[in-house]
Amino acid sequence: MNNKVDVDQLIASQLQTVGQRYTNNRRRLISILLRSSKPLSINQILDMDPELAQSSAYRNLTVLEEAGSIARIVTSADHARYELAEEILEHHHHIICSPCGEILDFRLSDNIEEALESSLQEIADQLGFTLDTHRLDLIGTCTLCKDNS
Amino acid sequence: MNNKVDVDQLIASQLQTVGQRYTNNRRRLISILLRSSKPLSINQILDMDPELAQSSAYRNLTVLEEAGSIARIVTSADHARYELAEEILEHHHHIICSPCGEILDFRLSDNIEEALESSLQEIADQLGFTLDTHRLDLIGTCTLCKDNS
DNA sequence: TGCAATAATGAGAACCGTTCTCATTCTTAA
DNA sequence: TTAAGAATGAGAACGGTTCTCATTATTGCA
Repeated sequence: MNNKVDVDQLIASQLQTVGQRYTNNRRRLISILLRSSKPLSINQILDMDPELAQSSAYRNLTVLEEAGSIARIVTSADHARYELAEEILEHHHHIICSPCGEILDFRLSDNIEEALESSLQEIADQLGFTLDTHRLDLIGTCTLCKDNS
Repeated sequence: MNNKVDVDQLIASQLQTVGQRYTNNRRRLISILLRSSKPLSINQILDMDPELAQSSAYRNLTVLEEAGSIARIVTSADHARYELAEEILEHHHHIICSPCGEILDFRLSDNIEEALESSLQEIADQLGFTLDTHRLDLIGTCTLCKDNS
């Protein structure tokens, strides 16, 4: 799923399913997210492609999120961040630097992830919830911010 | 730590540490959170005590958060939610209904929690992060929202 | 107790990330 | 080629939260 052609095809079909086109602007957003190894804020996205209009970027990020192609990550930082959906990036978690808002991805070992997931499913069943997904975030301070304090 | 007197003493000292007073308005906020079994939005808090002014409530929730007495939970729902800090409630996680934004607390079994934590510490070390805490959220749909759809 | 000095309060204004509006441009399908 | 519908982008509007500032309450000190 790290082949650009496959990703494009998947996103095209995801968009089609919700009655949306895979337009040039949406391709540019996907291309930026594909090139990044971490979730990006709207400003980081606009900096990487100054031709993008802010309002269109927001609208298209919302469309892509509704199509299930990207995920919006909301933290207490001022801006939301966006990354490709787990269907593309594979299931993973986030480590968040609270001083600067920077987010990195990480994965748990398979056995921990599996033990966790079956435990979570059990809990959701008990509470009568239908589970869509889970998210696990580490909150701390990155090396850079530690040095600057 | 579910004894109201102990909680009050802890919070008084937490506030004192950051140079803040345990005023009447702050006591009222804590009292509301103590009476709730789940995180509350600002509107739920104001509904439970209509004497509270919105601007003061926001300010005092921020003060209490800075003192480490309460935690603010930010999700993609429109309002943030607040609950007593883990020092008071004990470590726990959240199950979030994405249609309605409602949040319930839950706890993992000790052995899963411990395995998870040591795994997370290892990851943070590898990435050069100093870890403050972690959060684990289940995202899904509660019984009520399921029935109404 | 009385009296500054300082902190907290609350009504409303301001802020700012995000969403909406609408006139224009682009795509699509026949 | 053209008409209908979708996407675009500049700027206005929205709304949750934070800030301002005049007023009120509290504290420390004589």
